Amino acid sequence: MHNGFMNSLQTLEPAVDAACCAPSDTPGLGADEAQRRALVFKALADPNRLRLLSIVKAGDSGEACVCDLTEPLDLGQPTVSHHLKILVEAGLLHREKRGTWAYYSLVPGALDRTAGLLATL
Amino acid sequence: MHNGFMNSLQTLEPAVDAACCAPSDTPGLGADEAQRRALVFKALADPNRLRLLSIVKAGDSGEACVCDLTEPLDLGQPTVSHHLKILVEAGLLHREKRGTWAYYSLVPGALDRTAGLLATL
DNA sequence: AGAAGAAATTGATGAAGGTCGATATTCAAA
DNA sequence: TTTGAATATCGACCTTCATCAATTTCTTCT
Repeated sequence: MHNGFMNSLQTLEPAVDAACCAPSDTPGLGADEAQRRALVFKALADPNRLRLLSIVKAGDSGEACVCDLTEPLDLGQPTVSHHLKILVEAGLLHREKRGTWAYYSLVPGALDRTAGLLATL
Repeated sequence: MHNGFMNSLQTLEPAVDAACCAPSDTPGLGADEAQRRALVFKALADPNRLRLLSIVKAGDSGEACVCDLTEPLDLGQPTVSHHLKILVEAGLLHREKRGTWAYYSLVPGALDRTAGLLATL
């Protein structure tokens, strides 16, 4: 089971250079590339997820566990886990389980690469 | 009628500096700022809207009318108009009506400012 | 004024998304 | 092995959203 479309940011070739083979007569982004990029922006299109990224980034150690994130957002634990999963699948967060706790940290360069997606539209 | 929350990108002060008055004890982005930024990313969270931006940007004159955008996306005219409206309200596109046609163009610097929203999380 | 064309709006419909409660899983300690 | 704690998954509910067909608005041409 499970549709496998994780790590949306991993595939980071020039991408817009897909025009090398003229896959379609459409100018600009192809439908496939557009959908891949939209996945990343979809992950950013929620206030609570933006706050999650912000808190993780602001943390002293660069990481935070779910228990640290549940309270400041005033959300239930399942909801926070759900949001974190989306951010991980988008390639923005990294998850590392140590003992009973799960520590989330920013994927190095992920935000910069996402910003790059806008420059190469 | 009509809820008035347009031009999400117009309000571009330091923003994260809203922490000057300690509105809450929450670290990172405040709930209000997060929601404002999420509006912009919501506008980018659709493949067809990304393609619209791309086509407008790639255009020789830097602008495109609805009739030019309907065909390459394989969408109906009302749907394209709907997407364009969302992009305008997000502060990414500018609309100028000349005669019967409506010409859309990128708001100068809007994409760069959006990229900046990621850097200042 | 009337007709034609381009774009926006409206209303409806089906899909996707956010949230929660309950439950399952996983690991550590006793 | 059993207990407890932290996190993930599941199922359901409600909202938001993308899309289309039909209509309206606005402008230009005759």
